[in-house]
Amino acid sequence: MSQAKRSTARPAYEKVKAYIKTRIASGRWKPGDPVPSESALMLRFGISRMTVNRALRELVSEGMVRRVQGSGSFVAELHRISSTLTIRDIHEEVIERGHLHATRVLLPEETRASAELARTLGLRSGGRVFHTIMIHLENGLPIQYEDRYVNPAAAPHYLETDFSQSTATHHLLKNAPLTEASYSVEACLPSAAEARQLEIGRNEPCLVMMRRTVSGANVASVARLLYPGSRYSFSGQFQA
Amino acid sequence: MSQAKRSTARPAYEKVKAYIKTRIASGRWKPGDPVPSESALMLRFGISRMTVNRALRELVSEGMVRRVQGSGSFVAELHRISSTLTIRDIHEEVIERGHLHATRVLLPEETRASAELARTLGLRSGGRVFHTIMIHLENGLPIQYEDRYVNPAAAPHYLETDFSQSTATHHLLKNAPLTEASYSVEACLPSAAEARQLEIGRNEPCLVMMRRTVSGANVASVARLLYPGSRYSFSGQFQA
DNA sequence: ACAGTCTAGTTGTCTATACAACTTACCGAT
DNA sequence: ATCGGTAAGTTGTATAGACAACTAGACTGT
Repeated sequence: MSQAKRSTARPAYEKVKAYIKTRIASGRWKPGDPVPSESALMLRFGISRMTVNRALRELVSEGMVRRVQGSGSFVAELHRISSTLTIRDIHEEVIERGHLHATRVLLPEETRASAELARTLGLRSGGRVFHTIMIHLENGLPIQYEDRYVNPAAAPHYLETDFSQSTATHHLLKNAPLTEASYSVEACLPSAAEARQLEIGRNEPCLVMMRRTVSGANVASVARLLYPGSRYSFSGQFQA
Repeated sequence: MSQAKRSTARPAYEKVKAYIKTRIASGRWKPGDPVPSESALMLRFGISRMTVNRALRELVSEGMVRRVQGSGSFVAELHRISSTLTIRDIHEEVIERGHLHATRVLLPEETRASAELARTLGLRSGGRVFHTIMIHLENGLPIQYEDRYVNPAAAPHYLETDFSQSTATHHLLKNAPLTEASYSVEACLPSAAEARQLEIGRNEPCLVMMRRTVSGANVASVARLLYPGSRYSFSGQFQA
């Protein structure tokens, strides 16, 4: 009975979504084609308009359908490949793989912002700024070189953190809730110091991610994250 | 009047969303804190429960709020930095920068799938498979080495495409609507042949993206995209 | 032939209500 | 003290109806 229930217990709006999705995925309804109107789907499924409306609204937010008030609903033209690159706390990521995470703290300091840094952090030139450098290890092997500047206005107690217990990302997410972030990923070769700390050759290519996070009115942090190409890769997936 | 209207015409569910969002963004409500219940918000805004419900459901899909049936709504713990890495047609990307895009086609061929390739494409070993290799140039400078295998079941006319006019991605998006995709990005050094085609040194690090796309029941295509680190980077942003 | 008007159809929003499913805390019986 | 039931509060889903905003085509008068 619980099984029978589970199969019929699928909400009505999910059934409508599935109906439309399969027809788009199979190519039977091509991009630009009209999707049945809300009233048509009402009749076909014998459900109320609000339920059909919810199904269609969710399909819009998933990028499968485009709607035009007064005109109709249509299969979205460019099934854009927009995959979400989820940037997570490296500690959790390592733990989730069932591995051991450790941090080697090279530098916690309070310093003065250079002109360029002040600009990207939204401070006045020469203002106080927190600076940390640490190495993250997975099962004893270095996988990330983290060089980070933090805005004291966004996280006044940043330097009091015990970074061997809690990561910088964790402290920031907890104390400076995220409102905006931007990043870029490139490939580069490590400097001599970076190669030594990551225990790799100077010829080994690395991924470098530059990340800037905003919390409320303040730029919270600017980080440069260096990953040895042989030990780390970003991956993600997209599900329609 | 149109202006006055526009300011008051903001839908009620948007007002509720804004109310909650600003309190989360400002840090007044911290991760884990409870969000007012639907009935509380009903009273506060003088609107019906369904409208409040819509606001909260949308906040969940945006990752700002977590809801537990029977218990309540809470500010999402890990304001996960899930930025969408939109993978676009490289032709459009170059054009949008106002630059010139050209393609150098090295190889269109029909071949037989190796055991491993057959496995990832979901074919039988030794089955027919399309294979193309091309170089994409931005203002005459190579920026991508594209090595792609395509499942004939998903795009039977793939090889008939004039790749100097239309990119592989474009043909596939048009003819094999996307239902699923996964990718990974790493750093590596180019092979001798790849370095020669990309007109870079063998010591120059590259970004390499492996991408696998699924259309309906078929794996449509597997691609290996190589970018010179000095000429290309992925970037994206996240907006709450 | 053209311009304006009307109308049917569509989506966007909102309401008041209802029941189901679940969680939590309290209370009483053992 | 522990167990179990109960009740209040919460979210999840669904309904029937309503009005507003907009579109596209048909129609009408010039």
